[in-house]
Amino acid sequence: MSGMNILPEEFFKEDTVKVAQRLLGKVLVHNLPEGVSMGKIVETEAYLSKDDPACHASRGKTKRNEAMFGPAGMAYVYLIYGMYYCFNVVTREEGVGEAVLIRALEPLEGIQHMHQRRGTSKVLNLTNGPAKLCQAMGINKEHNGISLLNSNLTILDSQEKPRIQSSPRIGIKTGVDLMLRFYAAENPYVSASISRKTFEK
DNA sequence: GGTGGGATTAGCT
DNA sequence: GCTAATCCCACCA
Repeated sequence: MSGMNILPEEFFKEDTVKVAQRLLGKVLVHNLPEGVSMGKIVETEAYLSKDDPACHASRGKTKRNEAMFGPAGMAYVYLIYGMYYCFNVVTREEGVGEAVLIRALEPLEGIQHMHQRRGTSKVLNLTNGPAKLCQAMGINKEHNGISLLNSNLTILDSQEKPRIQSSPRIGIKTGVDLMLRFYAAENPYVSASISRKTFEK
């Protein structure tokens, strides 16, 4: 059946903005002992190596951001605010230091497990934020630096082509003028805080 | 419906 | 010491 293939390295090696846009509609899959969890990617942000002070890689390689300089298709997972994780996919050539932050998913499978891991009864609140989706999908620091090309955490291809909208990125203090956030139009699972009010009014 | 503050930790400066 | 690509809850309207 078409559309069930794992995205290959070449997909992630491209221009980071293009990858961020093309990831919308693709399916993040985590195979766990208790069962598989899957969600359709509906919101992303691009982080660039040049002229982007908001990018973790902008001040060179450190222990924290090391995975961001890895090969295309590597996972970059970091701890934020001392208690949450955010999940990125590394893009371009090894050593460049660019990535796409996955900001929201539409839950597809393993929803009962997501409820358990999140501790919420509302489906809309399972994966509509970068730290929420990590908790729902069971993604944590152990996934930092692993390959999404051949592990139990992968991204599947899909023929879906959602209508794409863009905005500034969320939660950053620098680089706010750049339109590097992308999301599927009219999808209820895009992260709550901004989307409609500020930019679609 | 909207807002303001607290939680909590590793790594940078 | 201070901050961070966030989330949640209490409180006000």
